[in-house]
Amino acid sequence: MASRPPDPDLVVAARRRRKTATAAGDKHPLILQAAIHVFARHGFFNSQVADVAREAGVAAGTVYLYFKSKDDLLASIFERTVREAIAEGRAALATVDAPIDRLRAIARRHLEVISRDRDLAVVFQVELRHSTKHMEEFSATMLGAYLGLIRGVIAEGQAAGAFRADISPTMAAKVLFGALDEMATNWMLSRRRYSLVAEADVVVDLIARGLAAPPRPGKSTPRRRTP
Amino acid sequence: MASRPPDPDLVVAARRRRKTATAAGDKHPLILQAAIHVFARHGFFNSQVADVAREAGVAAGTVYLYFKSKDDLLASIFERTVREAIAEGRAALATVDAPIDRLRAIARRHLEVISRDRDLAVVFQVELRHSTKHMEEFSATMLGAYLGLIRGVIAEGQAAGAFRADISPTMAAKVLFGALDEMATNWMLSRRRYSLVAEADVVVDLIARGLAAPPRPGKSTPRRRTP
Amino acid sequence: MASRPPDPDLVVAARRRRKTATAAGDKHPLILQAAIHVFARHGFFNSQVADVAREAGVAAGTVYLYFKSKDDLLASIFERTVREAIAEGRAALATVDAPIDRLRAIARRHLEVISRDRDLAVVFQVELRHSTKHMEEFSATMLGAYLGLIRGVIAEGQAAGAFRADISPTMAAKVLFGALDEMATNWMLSRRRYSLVAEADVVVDLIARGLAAPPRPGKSTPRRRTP
Amino acid sequence: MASRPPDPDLVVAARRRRKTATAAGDKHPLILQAAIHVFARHGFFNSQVADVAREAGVAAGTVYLYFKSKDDLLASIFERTVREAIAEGRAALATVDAPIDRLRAIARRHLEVISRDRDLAVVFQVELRHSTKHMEEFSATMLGAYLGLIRGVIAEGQAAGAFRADISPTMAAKVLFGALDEMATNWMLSRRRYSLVAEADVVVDLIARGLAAPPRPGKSTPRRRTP
DNA sequence: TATGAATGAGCCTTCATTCAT
DNA sequence: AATGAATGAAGGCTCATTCAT
Repeated sequence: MASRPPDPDLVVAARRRRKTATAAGDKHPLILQAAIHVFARHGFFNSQVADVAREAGVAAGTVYLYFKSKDDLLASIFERTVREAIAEGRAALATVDAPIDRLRAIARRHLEVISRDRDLAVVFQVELRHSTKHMEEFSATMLGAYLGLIRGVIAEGQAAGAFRADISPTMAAKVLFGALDEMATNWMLSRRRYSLVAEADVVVDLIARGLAAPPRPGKSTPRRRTP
Repeated sequence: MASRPPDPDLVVAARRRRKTATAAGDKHPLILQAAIHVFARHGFFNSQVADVAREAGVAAGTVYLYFKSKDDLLASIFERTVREAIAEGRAALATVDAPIDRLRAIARRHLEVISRDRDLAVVFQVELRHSTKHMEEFSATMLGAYLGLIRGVIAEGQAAGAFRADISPTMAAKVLFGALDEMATNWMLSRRRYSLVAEADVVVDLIARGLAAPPRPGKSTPRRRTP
Repeated sequence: MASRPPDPDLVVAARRRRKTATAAGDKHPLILQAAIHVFARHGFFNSQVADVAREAGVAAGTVYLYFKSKDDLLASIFERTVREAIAEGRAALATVDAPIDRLRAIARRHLEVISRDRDLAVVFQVELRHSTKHMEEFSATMLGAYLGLIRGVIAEGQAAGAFRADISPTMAAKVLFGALDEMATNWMLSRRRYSLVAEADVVVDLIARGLAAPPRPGKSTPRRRTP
Repeated sequence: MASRPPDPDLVVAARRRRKTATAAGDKHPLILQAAIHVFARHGFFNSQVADVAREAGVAAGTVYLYFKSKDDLLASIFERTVREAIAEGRAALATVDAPIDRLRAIARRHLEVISRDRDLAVVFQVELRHSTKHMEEFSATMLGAYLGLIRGVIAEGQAAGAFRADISPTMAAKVLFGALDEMATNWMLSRRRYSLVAEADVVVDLIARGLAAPPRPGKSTPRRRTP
C-alpha cells in the first residue's frame, strides 16, 4: 500500500483538503456542508462567510484555512458534487454491461446525488448559474470529466453496435446531461416532492430510443459482458 | 387620429412614470431595459447601479429619480412583465371563444412575452427567484392578478360545460401557470434555441385533456389499479 | 432722488437680491424666511435645499437665482439679521442722547430683533455656531460693523466724560455684545417664555455701572444733545 | 487586593464593551474620545466617520465593531456622560448628609464632569441638541435616571423636614437640572474661561432657598403684594 | 425669471480577507 | 490549527448644484 502509485483522483481530492486529514476532526467537509445549507437558504450573495463559519461552528478565519475564498466555497461545492457523481457513476457502471443499462445507471446515480440533499440541489442548480465565469471555468474541467464518462459509455455502445454510429458520442452525452440537468432543476424549483430518480428511466428510455441502432433483421441487440 | 382621446391604458402607463413624459425623453423604460440587460449578463448581485446607469446612458443618480432602490429595479422588471402578460393575455382572449382555445391563447402569449427578450427571461426566471421577500410580496399582488385571469377562463369553461366542474379553477390555474413557468425556465436555462411558444400547445393540450368534461355515461374513462 | 448718490448700504442690500426687486414678487425674502423656518425645525444639515424651496413655494433651482449656495442661505440669514439690528440700533439712537440711554436703546433693539422670531433665534444662536469657518468670516465683516456701532456709542460717552476713559471702547463693546448674545442664547434654549427684552435693561445697568466715570465732586454727568 | 471579587460596576462597564478587553487594548473608549474631539471641532454633520477613525488611529471599519452607526457614536457620548455623572453624583452623595449639602454635591459634580473636557461640553451641549429623536429617546432612559437621583435627594430632604413638602420633588429636580444645564451651555458657548463649578453653589443656594421649609409659626416669610 | 430633470461627487456602511496571538 | 479583531476596498444612495427649456 505504501509503494503503490497513488490514484490520481485521490491525489486531487487530498490536495483540495489542505494537507493532513489527520484524525476525525477534518473541518473541510463540515464547512462545505455548512456552506451548502447557508447558500441554499439565503443565496450565495446574501450569505456571509461569517454565517457559514457560524453554521459550521468554527471561527470566520478558519474557513480560510480550508478554502481560498468565498468563491472557492461555491467552486468546491460544484467540484465535490461532480466528483461524487463521477465516482458513483463509475461504481454503478461496474455492475452492468448492456450499454442502455449503463446509461440508465449513470442517470439514476446522477439524479440520486442531486435528490439526496435538497440544499445541495438548490445551490447546484441555481446559485451556481449566477456567475458565467464560474460556469465556463468549471465546464472546462470537472464537467468535462463527467461528460467524458458518459461519452465513453456511448462510444462503447457504438463500438458494440448497440448505438447508431452516425451521431457524435460527445453530442449524445451533452443531450443526456442536458436532459438530466433540466430534470434536476425542475425538481428543485418545483414545490412538489415527487421522485426525481424515477425520471432517470424516462429520460434514458427516450434518449436510448433515439440512439438505438436501426434493427438489423434477425439480429437482436447484442449484450456485452464484462469480466 | 392625432386628436383622439388617449387610450386609458396608456394614460395609466404614463402615470406610472414621471409626470411630463416629454415625448421621447422618458427615461423610465430606458433604465428598466438597461437593468434587464445588465442583470441578465452579470446577475443582480454582480451588477452595480452605476453599470445600469451607464448602459442606459444616464448618470447614476438619475436611476433614483425613477426607481426607489436597486431592489426596486428588480421588482419593477417583475411588475412590468406581469402587467404586460396580463394585457397580452386579455387581448388574446378577445379573439377566441372556445375555452380550450382561450387557454391556448393565454399560454402562447405567456411564452411569447418570455421568449421575446432572452435577457428578460433570464432575469425573470432566475434572478427574481433569489429574494424570497420579493416573490412573496408580489405573488400576492401582480401574480394574483395573472392567476385570476387564468382562473376566470377556466371557470367560464366550467360554466359552459366544457370543463369538468369537480376541480377548483384556482387549482387548475396554478397547474397551468406552474407548467408554463417551468417551460420558460427550461428554455431560458437551456443552451438550445428551440421554439418556446410551440410548447404552449403541448402544455395546454395536456392540461385541457385533464380538464375535459367527462364523456356521457356509458363510456367512462378506464381506471387503472396499481397493486 | 434720481441724481443723489446712492446710500452704500442700500447698494449692498440691492446687490444681495440679484438685480430688480421689480414689483412685489421679490422671492428673496420669501426664500430666506422659508430657510429660517426649515433650518430652525430640522437643523441646517438635516434640511435640504429642496425643503426650503418647497416651503417657499418655488422650484429648487429658483433658490439658486437668489442665493449662491446652501451655505449662502445661512450666511444671508446672519447678514440680514445683523443688518437689521444695525439699522434698528441706529434708528433707536436717533431718539436718545445720554450715553447710557443710547446703550440701552441698542440693547433693547438687539434683543427685540431676536425675540421677534423664535425660529430666527434658533438659527442665529445655534445653527450658525456650527461652522467655525462661517463665524470667523462673518465676525470680520458684519459683526464688525455691529460692534463698531456699539463702540461708537461708548467712545462718545467717553469723550463726553460719561464713561471712564481707561477702558478700550472695543473691549467694552465686546462685553456688551457678549452679554446680550448669551441672554439671547439662554432665552432661545430655555423652555420658558420670559421676556427677553426686559433683560436688556439689567445687562445695560450692570455694564453701564461698570463703565461709569468716577464721580467728580460737584459735577454731575453731563447730558449731550444732538441736533 | 489582587484577588478581591471585581467591582460590579466595572463588570457592567466591561460588558458594555467587547468581550475580552485585553488590558490596554480596548478601542471603545479610544474611539469615543476621538469622536468627542472630532465632533467638537467640526460639528457632527461636518465630521466623517473616517475622520473619527483616523483620530483614533484605527481603520474606518473598526468603528463599526464598537458602534452601530455614526449616530450611535453621538448617543454613546451622551450615555457615557450621563452614566458618569450619575456615578459621580452618587459618589459625592456618600460624603455628605445634610439635604442642601447633598444637592450642592450633585451640582458641583455635574458641572465638574462638564468642565473637565471642553470638547465633551461642546458635543454634549450643542451637537446633541440637533437630533430631537436622540433627545427624546434618551430623555426617557438615561436622563430619567439622573433626574431620579436628584429627585431622591429632594424627597429625602422633604421627609427630613428640611425642604417644604408642598412642591413635587420631580418638578424641583427638573428646575435644578435645567439651571445646571443652562450654566453648562453658557460656559461652553462663552469665550470666557470662568469657573463653571463655582456656579454650582450659586444655583444650589438659589434653589435651596426656594425649597427651604417654612419657618415655625409666628415668624412667617413676609409676603409682598404687587398692585 | 422660473422650472425641475439631470448630474456626480461624497459618505456611511458592509463584509471578504488577513494576521497577530 | 484555530481564533476573531482589525482592515479597507467597494458600492448603494443622497442631495447640492447646474442647465436646457
